[in-house]
Amino acid sequence: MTEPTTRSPGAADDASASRQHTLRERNLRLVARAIYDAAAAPRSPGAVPPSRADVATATGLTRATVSTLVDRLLVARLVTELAPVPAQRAGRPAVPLVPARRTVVGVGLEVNVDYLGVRVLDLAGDVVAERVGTGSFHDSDPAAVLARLGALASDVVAGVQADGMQVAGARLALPGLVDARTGELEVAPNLGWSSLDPVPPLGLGELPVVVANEAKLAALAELAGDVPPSFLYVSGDVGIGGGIVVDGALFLAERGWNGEIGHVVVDPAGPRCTCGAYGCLEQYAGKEAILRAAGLEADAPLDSLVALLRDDDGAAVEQARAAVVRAGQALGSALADFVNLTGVSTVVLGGVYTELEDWLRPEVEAGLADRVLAAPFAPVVVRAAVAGEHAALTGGAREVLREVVADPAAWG
Amino acid sequence: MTEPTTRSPGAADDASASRQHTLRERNLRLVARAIYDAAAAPRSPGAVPPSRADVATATGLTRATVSTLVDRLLVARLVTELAPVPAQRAGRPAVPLVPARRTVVGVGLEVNVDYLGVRVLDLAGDVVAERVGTGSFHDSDPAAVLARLGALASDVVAGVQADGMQVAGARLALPGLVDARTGELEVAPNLGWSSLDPVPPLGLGELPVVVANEAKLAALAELAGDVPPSFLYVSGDVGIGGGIVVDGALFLAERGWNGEIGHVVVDPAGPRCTCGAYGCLEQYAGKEAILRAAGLEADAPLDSLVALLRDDDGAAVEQARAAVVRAGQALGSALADFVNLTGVSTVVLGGVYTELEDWLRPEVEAGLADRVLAAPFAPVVVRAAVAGEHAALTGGAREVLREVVADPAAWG
DNA sequence: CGGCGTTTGTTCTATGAATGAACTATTACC
DNA sequence: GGTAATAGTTCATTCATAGAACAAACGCCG
Repeated sequence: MTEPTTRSPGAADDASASRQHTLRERNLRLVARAIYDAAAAPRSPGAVPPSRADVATATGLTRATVSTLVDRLLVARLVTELAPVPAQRAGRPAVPLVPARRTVVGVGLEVNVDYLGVRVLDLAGDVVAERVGTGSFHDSDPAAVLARLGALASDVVAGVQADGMQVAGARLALPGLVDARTGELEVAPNLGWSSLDPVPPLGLGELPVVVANEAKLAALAELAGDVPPSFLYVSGDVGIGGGIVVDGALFLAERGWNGEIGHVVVDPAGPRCTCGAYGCLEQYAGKEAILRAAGLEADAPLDSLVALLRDDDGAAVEQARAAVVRAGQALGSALADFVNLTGVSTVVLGGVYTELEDWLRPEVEAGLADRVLAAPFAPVVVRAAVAGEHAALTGGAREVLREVVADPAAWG
Repeated sequence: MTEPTTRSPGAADDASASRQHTLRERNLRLVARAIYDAAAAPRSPGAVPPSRADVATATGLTRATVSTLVDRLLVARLVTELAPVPAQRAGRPAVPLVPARRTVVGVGLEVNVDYLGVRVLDLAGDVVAERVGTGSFHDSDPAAVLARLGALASDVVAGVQADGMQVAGARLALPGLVDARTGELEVAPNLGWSSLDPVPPLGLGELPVVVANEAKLAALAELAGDVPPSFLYVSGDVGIGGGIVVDGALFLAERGWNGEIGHVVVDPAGPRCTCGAYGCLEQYAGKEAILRAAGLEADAPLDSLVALLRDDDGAAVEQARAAVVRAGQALGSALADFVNLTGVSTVVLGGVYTELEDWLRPEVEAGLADRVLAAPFAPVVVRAAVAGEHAALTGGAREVLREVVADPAAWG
């Protein structure tokens, strides 16, 4: 098992001897990144993917070197040449280089409280295959649930392999405390799971599976959109998870047990939390807490709350709105602590908060403006997540592929 | 101005083309690190500094390569050969390699509320020169104060240069919000300074000076001791600052405005803070808040509080102890948020907290055990700082030298 | 006390990856 | 169709490392 989920901050200044082939590896990475970054960048209408010559000027390498490196990426099936476009100017037309499609793929897996699923992405970011099953996995049997997910996954994997794609690896997202170094699950309260290695029960054989926290993989899914390189991701559900992304990578100090914003103190005189303490954020802004405060059942669908909020009038509407406002205030207070402590000034609202954004955001922004010390110099930006449903599946698959592209030498 | 204060997480996977000389630089760094790490490691009695051969086996390079690299470090005066010790076994005796003394030095500068100072360290970590002046710089004139510090510094610098040492650079520590990218001071409430570049008024000419937050440099000073590679540093004074150290380097996302634990919410029903919000930690565990709650004047010396706490009996003693207990509880609550959000499981108590450790620690540990979610799996360790007085001076000077050793090619 | 094995450090040739200049390929423009 | 321009390739050169052979300085032991 390699570096799980992301590079740790100190990992890049790697402590091993550099030889000739280290140069190769590093420049190969540089070239791959140049091609992939260009593909990910918001494309202006007339923009065309970079050629070998473009990559050379962008990286500072010579065209000769870039040519040999690109050749390696081509045989590794990480990059594809497009048909030369007849340029509008003199000279031999350039060969555009783009991430390869349907060649190498990454797999995202997830077990959450009310569903499990598999999603396969290719290097271009396209969804190649997907299967999601519903269920109620509260206090479930890990072996049975993981076996079910494994069966789904091996089915999907067999399919894409039959189409000639190579599967680079998989990430399994779980809603709990996952050790970022060992990949062991310490505890997942809402699943009722604890102290287990979830990989063997999947029965996926050779396929390398790395386990990670659901909110953190969901945070990575945002990188596909137009986010700044550093942001805080908050995933609202029954519990409230978080992920810290710094310069495009997850921040995972020690064992990666960070972003636990659900248990930040909002009011020490507040209600008792499942964790034993009093006045945790979860008691104000957790999904069940909001639904109850809105006068709904704790397991009511979120849509029913949204419908209420959208209604024009009535006592029930008032109560629902007040509940969300209260949640927004609590969230603003806790997020202010988060921003003050991490210094990251963009907040992305994920999970149920995405749909509640319209009602939450004013309160959250007010709380941040009041309490974030650096706000006068670097205003905090709050925005809704864009990754869509089951973001952790996308984030996991993306992360597998990011690692491949970050070290093409190890792959090719 | 180079990378200020520390490498940013993404900096090491540097995005420039690798050539032959890149290999040199990287291996040079590797060799330097091997020699310095061995010198910093807790030396068992019989241990002897590493030889070229030792460095070769430690790094994986050949002895031939290590020899040429060590030669460079010798001429750059970063490393010195000791007299060969007659080994107890057969074979040619090894030449021990150690960090050079009194050759290349780093300068730490600081302006704080009641003092300013200069400290010069050499590569072996020895204090080569030091000058500290007292004063009251509350609402002071930046130009005047900085000129005074600059005069002190150029005096000291001239002295060490006259002794043949080369000054690699300086770090200026300030108790305020410093932009880690530009080195501009946004605001230092307790000095009454705002929006200025403090470097020109120093009048230090050629000497490269980088500005940083005081608590963050003080945190780095702890690295000289026996701390784990990652820890949270909390510096208690009138304000409460913090620093996040991950894998031996400061965590500085975006502009480095993190660790502002002084304004974490302890109780929204609490007293109003200078920042405008209610119930910030500073109102419970700030130096002035503690002194007042203990029945002392807000500007009383800390020793008077410690003397009270050490006393046997009496109503004043009770009040003082209660004040510190209350501060410890608030600190425990805020630190629990800090640990839950960053995932770093060691807390170092600096500033006035160092001296109050005996009375604070039980309360802080209780709060952490109660509220830190991962505590059952990774208990939070609380300890007092060891860097001694004016830790930011030491941390700043160390940081200058760390950068030199981290990139010896740029220096030699 | 001098040869022998051992370990350290140096010298020298070979290898491999990037450079830079020359060369080929393919277009637009006149 | 000739010329200029740009893309991509070929090839001799450069340079840092590896690896092997060598020199230096020790302990050991007969």
